[in-house]
Amino acid sequence: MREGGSPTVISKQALQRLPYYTRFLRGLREQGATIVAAPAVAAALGLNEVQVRKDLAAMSNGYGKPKAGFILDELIENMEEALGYHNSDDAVLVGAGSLGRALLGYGGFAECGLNMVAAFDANPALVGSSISGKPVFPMSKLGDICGRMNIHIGVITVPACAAQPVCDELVAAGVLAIWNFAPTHLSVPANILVQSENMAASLALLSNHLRQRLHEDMP
Amino acid sequence: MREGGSPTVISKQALQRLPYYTRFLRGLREQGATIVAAPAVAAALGLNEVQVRKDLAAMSNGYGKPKAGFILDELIENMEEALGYHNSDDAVLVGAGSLGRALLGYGGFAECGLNMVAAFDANPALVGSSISGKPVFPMSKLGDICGRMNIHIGVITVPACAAQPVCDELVAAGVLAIWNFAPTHLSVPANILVQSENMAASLALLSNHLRQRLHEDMP
DNA sequence: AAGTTATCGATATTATAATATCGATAAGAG
DNA sequence: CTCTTATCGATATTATAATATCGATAACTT
Repeated sequence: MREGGSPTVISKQALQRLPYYTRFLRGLREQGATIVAAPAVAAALGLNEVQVRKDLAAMSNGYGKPKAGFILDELIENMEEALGYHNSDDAVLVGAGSLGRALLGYGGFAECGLNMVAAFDANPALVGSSISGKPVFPMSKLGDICGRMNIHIGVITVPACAAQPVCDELVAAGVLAIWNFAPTHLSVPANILVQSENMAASLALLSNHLRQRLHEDMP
Repeated sequence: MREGGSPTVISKQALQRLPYYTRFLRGLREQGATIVAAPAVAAALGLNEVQVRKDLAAMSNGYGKPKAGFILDELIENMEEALGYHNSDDAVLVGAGSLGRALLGYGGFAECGLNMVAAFDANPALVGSSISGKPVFPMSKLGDICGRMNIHIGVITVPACAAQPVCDELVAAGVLAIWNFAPTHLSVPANILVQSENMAASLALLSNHLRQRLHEDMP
């Protein structure tokens, strides 16, 4: 933020820390705090003090004050703005399987600025029903509905083998950002963003850690 | 891998690429291929050629052959080993809400070496039932069951406000690695790994990208 | 058999992010 | 009012990962 209102380029990594800061700072505010220092945040979230200070400074309108810290309200406001929590984006979900249904039913996305308006599925048995209040349409309607509703975000929760064709359809329908839960790589044009939710990759880290821990005990 | 059988330290990032390689290479093998070159993989997955070559080299027993590539079977075997797909780890899940149920019902974890054996929930109405064949126990049984079954992985799918206490209980019960789906930071002892599934962080990237795309069209 | 070429391994370079250091400054104590 | 101290901003350093470059080598072509 800072003065003029906009740039202060924020790094990808920092952007991903913002939700944690936001959550923690809101908690502080509820307890009546109005100012917060970087070291306190760092300790609470298990981060490096300098890193936190830089992140907070980037989200502060003016400057932090020595011996005191940063203004809470400013930080929270600017973080929410940077995270897009203020202007909510409409999205569609493709693949109303168990994971898709869970995501449709999760209320937490609303406060993150994501509003799922509809689902699509290839299974005729699901079409016409509604899940957590969201209507399920046939795949054939995807282009039409996305176009008319001006949808820019697509969520993919279909099996891996179906993911690429679905992705292509979403792109053709005008979607600019894709949240992919299928365990596969998706090829898209250069200006489209794919954010893959890497469950298998996460598991890889867990399993690897576990093996190392169990081995060091008895080598 | 390479000769002796073990080390070749693999970086965190590379480890997270392995599932994508594995999936793609299996596909090639099904089509009858026996050898694969780094540039082909790089093109298919949208990665840098040198990066892929280094990753594959680390997963190859001997060396790749110029003009040809790497032996498929070796790569797949070593990757599955590095990913822990061969020896499956038992895990418990805490929080049988909609996301928890979706994860319990997802069959794909088995082939990633994760075996969810039971769920725990604070809601008495759920206790005693079973979800996708997995029994739901009361929280009070957590320590006992984890200890007796020698569980080392815990999956947290409770609301954010309940996550830290649940995490503490899991650690006390001997869990060494935690897969956290609650949108909050978890504090743990140094030797415990927390892998947080960052939905809010992913959304932050999506929203950010979207804003930039929409702004550059009409600045 | 000789020449061409795609790929390899190794090393060097660059990019990105995390962390350490240090003088400056404002809050609070005495 | 002066002293102490926690925190700040800025700069420098280090860590990690991605990418570029180049000679060497094995497959294929002619």
